[in-house]
Amino acid sequence: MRLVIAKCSVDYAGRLSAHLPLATRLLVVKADGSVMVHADGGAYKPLNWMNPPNRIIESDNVWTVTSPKGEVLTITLHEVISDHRHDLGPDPGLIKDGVEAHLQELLAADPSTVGEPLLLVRREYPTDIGPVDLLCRDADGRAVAVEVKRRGEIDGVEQLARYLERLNRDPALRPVRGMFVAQQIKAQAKVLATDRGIVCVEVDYDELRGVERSQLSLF
Amino acid sequence: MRLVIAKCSVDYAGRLSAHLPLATRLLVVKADGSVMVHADGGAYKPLNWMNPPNRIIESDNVWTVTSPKGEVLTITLHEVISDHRHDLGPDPGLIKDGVEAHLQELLAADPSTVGEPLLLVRREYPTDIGPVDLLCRDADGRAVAVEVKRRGEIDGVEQLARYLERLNRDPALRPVRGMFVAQQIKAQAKVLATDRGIVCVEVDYDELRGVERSQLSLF
DNA sequence: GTGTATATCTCGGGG
DNA sequence: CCCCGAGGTATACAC
Repeated sequence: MRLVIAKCSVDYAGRLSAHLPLATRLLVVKADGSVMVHADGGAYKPLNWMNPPNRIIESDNVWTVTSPKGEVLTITLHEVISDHRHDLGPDPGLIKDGVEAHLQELLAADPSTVGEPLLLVRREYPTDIGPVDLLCRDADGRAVAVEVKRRGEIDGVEQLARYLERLNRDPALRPVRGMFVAQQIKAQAKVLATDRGIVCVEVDYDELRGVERSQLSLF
Repeated sequence: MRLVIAKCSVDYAGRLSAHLPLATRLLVVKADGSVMVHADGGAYKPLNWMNPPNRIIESDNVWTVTSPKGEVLTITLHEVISDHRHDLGPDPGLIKDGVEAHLQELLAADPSTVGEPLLLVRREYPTDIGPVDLLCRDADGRAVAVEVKRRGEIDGVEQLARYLERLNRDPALRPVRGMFVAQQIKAQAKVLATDRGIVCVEVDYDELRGVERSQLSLF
């Protein structure tokens, strides 16, 4: 990664045309050829940029960055204040622990929030094709497999159906009901779920979180 | 602007939760309080970031960045390789040319460039579900709703169709024709538009601008 | 503020 | 390669 602080003007011609008048800015050149031009404000979006891959030609205080798609970024350097290079090495990447996981936690803490009395048997209940989000027992003691999604779509229903097929092979569990829980469930997913005897439940995440909070505040 | 190269791990908690394992990265703190965490690749989007305004607390190799909305970014520094500050001063900002607004301006100035004589009634003609880019009258005095896009895709056709449905409820306008204008219109969009009786027109922005210039040069 | 539309959207997945 | 959908989308602008 190369970091340059420089007084420069910039021109971009590609998906549109854009011009940056002379000013002091941060130029970043990444290992993969990405180029960014940042001002000292305005959130994370650069003023100008070029996505990789690029060819970068540096000559006579002018950088010419061209992409295979025909985009051209021209940076004219009027004064270089700082110019440093660093070898950062590879990045392990981002681990997102999104709303689905949190939703699963909240439901595990109180499965009955789906609208009927349920008792949690186990979270991430294992099958040989993967873990079911929640395995519960209903008021009659029958097993209920719960699949939790942030957005309920067809593949989520398919996933739950696969688990149900497996779980129903276990005499100790059979018959197992399926319940598909999400903040929003798409119409097609509802149709498919209903067709397979799976109950759909839409839950409000914020409301659920609110309920948890108010329950906590009782103690 | 502060530029730090550091071996660090990062946690974000806010609209979702995210974690970055230990690695060497670029940290940028802008004058307005923006914070970015960049790897040495992957275009302009940071691995993590915080939009301004923020409160930044630095203590004991841990940066805690909090926003008024309750988001928290925690950067744990394990080794600081470089730490520099620069005063960039204000930025004059980007001058763009070729976005939809410009295309709309050019067409508003001379609607007949779409290929048939049109008279502009109003730009951004309001409906209760949003504004139509251009409302015109044709040679026969009939209303024509024009939707302008840089790239014509299906959702643009849908948008115009929604407007047309609304506009056709107005006895003073009915019947309203639809015209979909873009620099490039995708095949599927053309099919959908034709199916709905919407005329597609592809215009060359540079040519349009050239025409405008040549017309100006007559005076 | 809410809502709507745009963006050099970016980013990832599937065909 | 394109098409499609989601995003911590962000951003601008009208009502």
